[in-house]
Amino acid sequence: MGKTERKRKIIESAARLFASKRFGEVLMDDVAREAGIAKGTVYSYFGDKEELYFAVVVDGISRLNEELDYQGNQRIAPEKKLRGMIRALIRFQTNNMYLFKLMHIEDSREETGPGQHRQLWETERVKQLEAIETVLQAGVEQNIFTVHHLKTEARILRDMVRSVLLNNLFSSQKKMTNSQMVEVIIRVFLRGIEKKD
Amino acid sequence: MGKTERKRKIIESAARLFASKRFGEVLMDDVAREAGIAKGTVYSYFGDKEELYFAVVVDGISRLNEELDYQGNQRIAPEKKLRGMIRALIRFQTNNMYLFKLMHIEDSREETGPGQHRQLWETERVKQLEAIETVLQAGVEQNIFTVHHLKTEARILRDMVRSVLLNNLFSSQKKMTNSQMVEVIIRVFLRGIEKKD
DNA sequence: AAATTTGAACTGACTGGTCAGTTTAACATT
DNA sequence: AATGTTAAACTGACCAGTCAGTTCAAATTT
Repeated sequence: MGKTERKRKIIESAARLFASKRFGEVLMDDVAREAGIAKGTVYSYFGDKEELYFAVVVDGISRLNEELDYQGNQRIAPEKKLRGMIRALIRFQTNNMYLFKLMHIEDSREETGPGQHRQLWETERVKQLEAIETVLQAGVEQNIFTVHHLKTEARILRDMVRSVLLNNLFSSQKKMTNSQMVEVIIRVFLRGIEKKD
Repeated sequence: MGKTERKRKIIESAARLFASKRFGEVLMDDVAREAGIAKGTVYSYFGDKEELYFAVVVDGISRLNEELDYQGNQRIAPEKKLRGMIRALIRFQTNNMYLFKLMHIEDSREETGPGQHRQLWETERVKQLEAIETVLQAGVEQNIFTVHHLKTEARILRDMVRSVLLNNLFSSQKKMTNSQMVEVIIRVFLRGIEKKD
């Protein structure tokens, strides 16, 4: 087994565990067992538990950001691009439920301040929002969107995806398909709920 | 010092601590010191750390829900009611920043399943969304709103408040006032960002 | 009204279990 | 043969929860 391959395995096991239990409840012994290797080996890849934790979080958001950038670089109309990005966000988070939870827990802990590892996480989070901002800005320039607080609206959109996903995941209602979720988000974000005549 | 008074003191100290550190990093000794009492006394009010933790979380959301219900029971037009509720949400969370963080961390952990203490939290969360749903529903009946997935849209609104608050709290932009935040949320939620001619 | 008792609330030093991280000697892979 | 991995044992810091003892105000006795 290659080094990179093994590192992945550790990150994936840790991701699943960290998403389902509190930091303090996840044992390094569990991570090792889950990954099918010895505890000592984990420590030859990651300096300590904290480092592993942030490796997991940053790995997740980085991969998501790649998807987002890909969608953002299509040469299509802003509205279509937006739809593509929303679809990408939903698809990724559906396929990586544990990362999804984990990333948003860390999101709630949001702190400015030089938390060593937290720095990388910050950077990736900013990148993510910039990808969305760029599309919104393009829409404004093409006279299609009206935006008053670019950063605020970008964040609203990103968090709306989380909102709908969580709602769908835990509600007793019958589940929506990914496409339905995309459409709800697009509808509310672009047109709102006010009745037009 | 009365029993109730002291219990409040403990909850408040614990709230501040739990909001700023991970569960495992908050020591019962800290809680006690912060509350100005001995550790043993904490244990005469709360059975264990977990119980204290959920007491904090449930206390927070309950108080918020009271505010929300109050706004929801005004006899005014749905849009005004919505504005009032958003203002209440923002006001409360601004005045209780630590609770704000804490409540949303627990939100990310969302799990169905009989987690003993988590039950109460569930109940309060449902109540909160119902308060919003009721207003939206009223708007639909008065032919003012168009709603396709009541629960989804209610949740979108609730989370939009969180989104804007966090954005405002941590962005390098110049801060928005509470009123400005209310207006952004109302605008996006009711009318969306699509340009009208 | 002084002296004594009671009990509930409180204190904080102590303990026992837990777990991150280390070490080691034998084993495997390259 | 050299570098990486394993399993298992080990260490020591750490902290939730306990409990023997203290405090104190109110109740009871003298």
